[in-house]
Amino acid sequence: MAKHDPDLDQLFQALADPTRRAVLTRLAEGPATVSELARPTGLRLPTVMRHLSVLEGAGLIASAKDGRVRSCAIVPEALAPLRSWLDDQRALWEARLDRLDDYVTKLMKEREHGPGPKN
Amino acid sequence: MAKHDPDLDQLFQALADPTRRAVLTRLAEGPATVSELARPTGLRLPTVMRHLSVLEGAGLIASAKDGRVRSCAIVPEALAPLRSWLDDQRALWEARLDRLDDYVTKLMKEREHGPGPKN
DNA sequence: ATGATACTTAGCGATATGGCTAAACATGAT
DNA sequence: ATCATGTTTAGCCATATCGCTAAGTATCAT
Repeated sequence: MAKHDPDLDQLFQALADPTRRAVLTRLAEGPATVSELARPTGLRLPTVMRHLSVLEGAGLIASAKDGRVRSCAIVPEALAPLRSWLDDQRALWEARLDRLDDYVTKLMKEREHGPGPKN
Repeated sequence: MAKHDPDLDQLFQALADPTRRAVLTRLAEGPATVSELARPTGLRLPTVMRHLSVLEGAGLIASAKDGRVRSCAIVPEALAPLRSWLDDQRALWEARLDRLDDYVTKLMKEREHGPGPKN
């Protein structure tokens, strides 16, 4: 079980950080250098470098060095696996939606009566 | 900058783990108890418990205790924020690609006449 | 060749994550 | 009451993550 899908792992992991999502959004406007990406974050360069290499490791961005400047750009097709995972899940979830709906409703009702566990 | 969106943070973070994704996929088939969810993972109960509370914290599942058994179910609308983030990004990324396309086209045309810009 | 610029690497500290065991509850069955 | 069952809590260990500073490398400008 637990088919390890390192691709999805890395994608989700990379996107779990707000700084990294902000970088992606910034890069959607066009390529930028490391410093340009760092400035609006308020973080130090090495820290941003780390974020960038996580993004690059996940395949979300590509970068190349020109002289002493590295410029980074989005890899547009990188979100595809994520999108198809989402689509797959939605398909599965919706297949059971009717039953789940009833069930959740029942859960909520139960929760209103019995005080759940002491949490 | 970096508007922290804890909602997305938690969602992406929760989905970054293969065990947790497997649990979700399992739950798409219908509700299950903690033990039932634990069995196929090969992990110990407390470990699975932790995964479940991460999923519940992210709003991806709901659970309620009936007697000594806790059953868990998917929360179907939970993926919505993720889906809309993805859609937003895709829109931005595609807009960028269009502009890039135009830009390249423009470069080509200019090049036919005079020497292009310095880079 | 000197210095400024733009990254890059190395390494530290605090906290988070993901696994475990052992022990505690809580409920259902006898 | 006792015991089995199903979950939960507490706490440990190893590793990963995210921030930093300090020092290194490479390139460009003078």
